[in-house]
Amino acid sequence: MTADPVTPDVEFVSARRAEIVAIAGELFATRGYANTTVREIADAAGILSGSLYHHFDSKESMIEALMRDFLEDIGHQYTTVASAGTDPVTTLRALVHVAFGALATDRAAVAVMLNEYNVLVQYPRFSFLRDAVEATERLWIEVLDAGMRAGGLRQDVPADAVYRFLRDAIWVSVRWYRPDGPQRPDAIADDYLTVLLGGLATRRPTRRDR
Amino acid sequence: MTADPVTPDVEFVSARRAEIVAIAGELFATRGYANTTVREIADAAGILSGSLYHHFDSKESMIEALMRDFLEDIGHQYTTVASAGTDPVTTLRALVHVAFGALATDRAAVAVMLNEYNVLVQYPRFSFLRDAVEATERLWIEVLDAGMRAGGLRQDVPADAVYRFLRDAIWVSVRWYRPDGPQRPDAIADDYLTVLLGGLATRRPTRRDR
DNA sequence: GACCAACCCAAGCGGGCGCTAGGGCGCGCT
DNA sequence: AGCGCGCCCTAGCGCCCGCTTGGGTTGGTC
Repeated sequence: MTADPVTPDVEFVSARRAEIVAIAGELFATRGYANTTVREIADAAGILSGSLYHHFDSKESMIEALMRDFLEDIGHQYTTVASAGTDPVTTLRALVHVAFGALATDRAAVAVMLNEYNVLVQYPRFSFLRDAVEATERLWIEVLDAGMRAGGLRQDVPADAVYRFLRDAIWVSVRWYRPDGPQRPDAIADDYLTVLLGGLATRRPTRRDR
Repeated sequence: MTADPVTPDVEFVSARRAEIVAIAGELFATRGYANTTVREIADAAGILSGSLYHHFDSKESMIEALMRDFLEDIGHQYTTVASAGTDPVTTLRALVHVAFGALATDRAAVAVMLNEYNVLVQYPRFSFLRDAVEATERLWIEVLDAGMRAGGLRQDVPADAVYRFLRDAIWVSVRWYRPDGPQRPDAIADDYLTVLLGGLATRRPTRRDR
């Protein structure tokens, strides 16, 4: 992807291109990136496969555009929440709600990120995925650490282990989340936070667990 | 796959075949099923691609063998644990330990199951994956329900939602689990259970936990 | 009304894919 | 000694993949 000399940062693209990115994203999410052919994408967009290359220079550019847009969007939301100055537990709750909210607004992108990350990140072109993931990790762990220091969160499990636990369970829920299902993302987030913060047991285990 | 008329149930295969299944599984796990070519598998096995077809009739047969072996193995472990007659919370803890234990013994199969399930299950040939998943789901939920009835587990969050949280966070940990890392699977399972059962929040100042 | 840029089509190229056909080699058995 | 069989090789087929090339059509602009 060559940089645009006129608008080097803000990457303006046509509405049609954004449309195709969304269409391709849906296909990538359901049948996987490698299993999706450019002809299938073109079919879904109502054009021929060759015409895709008026908008993109390669199939990789499509998934790259999908990932960049998504990561930029959710990155902004995270930093907004984290810099709100609320107490750590409140901030954590807000972060969880942002993450589950992405299930509704960017379902395809979340699924693709979850399914293809490990493969894509092996190629230099997609190293920006790792950058975004690591930045997110630092942001969450900082909140968790603050919560542990302030006393709102337990301190006997390392913050990075808790973070992985959180992240995994949230993102993987894209596998069973249905936009037309009974539960709104916020309701799922609340259920999740109930178990996460309160614990599954009715009372704290009296015997030592380890 | 044609059934063997002599041993219709117990599917005996050569040691070489099992070896190749393991090799292919490692490749499927790291770079994805669709991104792995039969030539790469053959290379890793030290033979030529055509020679693979002495052992398998297709590339699909390889991943099918990998999945069948794994699901059969862990299915046995689950039913053994569930029918041990222990109290629900103890049974739940044992189930979690079995699942994390699979990270060490069948890392590749777990990763492939996690990454390729959604795509594979769309084809009739791999409907056995759905069967196994649903059977596992019933088994876990039964334990959770028993725990809720007995009073050991909280009842204000539906069992199936709790199960999904559990399952997802456990299996996805294959993404960051490293067999040569500092933590053994049992230690990870204990950390996990601590957060899961006890909750992340500090409730009524825990004087005896410090 | 000439022009341009944005889109799209028609046709197909080169390459890598999964898979096949037929033959060679060595080990264990009788 | 002779044979069968498990295992692998040599050589390559046919298909579908991502992508290219050159040209046609349309709507907005001056």
